[in-house]
Amino acid sequence: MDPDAALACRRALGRWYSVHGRHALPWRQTRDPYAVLVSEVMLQQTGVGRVLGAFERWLARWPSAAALAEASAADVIRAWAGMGYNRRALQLHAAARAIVARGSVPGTVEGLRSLPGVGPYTAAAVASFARGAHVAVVDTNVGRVLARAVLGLPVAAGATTVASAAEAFLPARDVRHHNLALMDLGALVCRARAPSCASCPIGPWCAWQAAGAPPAPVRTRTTPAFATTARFARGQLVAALRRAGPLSEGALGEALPEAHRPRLEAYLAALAGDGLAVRCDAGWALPGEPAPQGKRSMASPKL
DNA sequence: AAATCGGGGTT
DNA sequence: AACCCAGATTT
Repeated sequence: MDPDAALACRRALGRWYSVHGRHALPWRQTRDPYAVLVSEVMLQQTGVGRVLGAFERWLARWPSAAALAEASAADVIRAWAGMGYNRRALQLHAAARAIVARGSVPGTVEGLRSLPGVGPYTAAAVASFARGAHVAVVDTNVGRVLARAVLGLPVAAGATTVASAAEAFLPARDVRHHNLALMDLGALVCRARAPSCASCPIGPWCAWQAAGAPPAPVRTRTTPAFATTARFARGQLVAALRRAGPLSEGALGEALPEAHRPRLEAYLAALAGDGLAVRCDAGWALPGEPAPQGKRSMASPKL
C-alpha cells in the first residue's frame, strides 16, 4: 500500500473505531500496567466474554502486583477456574513476584518479555496500551486484517511477514488507538468466518477484496474428540483439586472417565512438573496450600 | 514448523 | 462435529 493510501486507510479506520470500537471494555479504561497485564494474560486464548467477569473479580481481590505476589499459588489457581490453560495462572503469579522483586512493571517490550508467560503479543500490548509505546500489537485479529488488507491473503501469513506489515502500517502518533482499532476491526468486521466486507471501513483499500475475497484453503486436520485428550483429563484433575482440596489418587481417578484412568500417574507427574499439583500426606493437592487444619494426618502437630 | 496446554460458545 | 478464540513455550 503506498503511503498516501495507507494514510487515508488509517484515517477511515480511526473514524470507524471512534464510533464502533469497544471502548467500554474495563481493561481499556485503565492505564495501570499491572491491570493491563492481567487482562492480556487472561485474554490469551480465552474469549472476551468470559474474561469480563474474571478480570473484575481478580482486580477486586488482588488490586496490585504486590497483593498478587503475596497470594498462595492454590488461591491463584482456584481464582483462575473457568479460564482454561491453568499454567497461565501460575505464570501471572510468578510475573507478579518478579515485578515486586524488580520494583515495577517493566516499561519496555524487552523488559516485559522477560516476565514469565509474556510473549511477543502481550509485551507489545502492555507497552502500547499502558505506556503508549510506539510499537505494533499483533494478535490473531490484527494478523488476519493485515494479511487481507495489505497482503491480499485470506488468512494470516507467517509471523515475520505480518510483523513487518504491521510496523510499516503504524502511524506516527496515536498508536494505542491504531492498535485497538485494528483489533476491533478484526473482531467485529474482518472476522475469520463470515467477514462483513460490505460494511468494512477500509474496504476501498483492501487487497483481499480487490482480489475477489478468495476463500482460505480447507484444512484437513482432524482433531480428536476433546474428552479423549490429555488436556481434558488434566483439566478435570485440576478442577477436582480446586473443588475438594487434597485428594487420594483413588479419588482423583474417579474424577476421570474410565478410559483415562490407566494414565492417571502420567497426568499427575506432568501436572507436578508444571507446578499445578503437589504430593501431600493425603495424596495430591494444589501447590502452595497452607496445611488445612483437621484435614491433615494425625502426625501433623497443632500450632 | 509442530505439539502442547482448557474450556465454552458459535455455526 | 467442527471451528473459533487479545498466545506462550517447548521440542
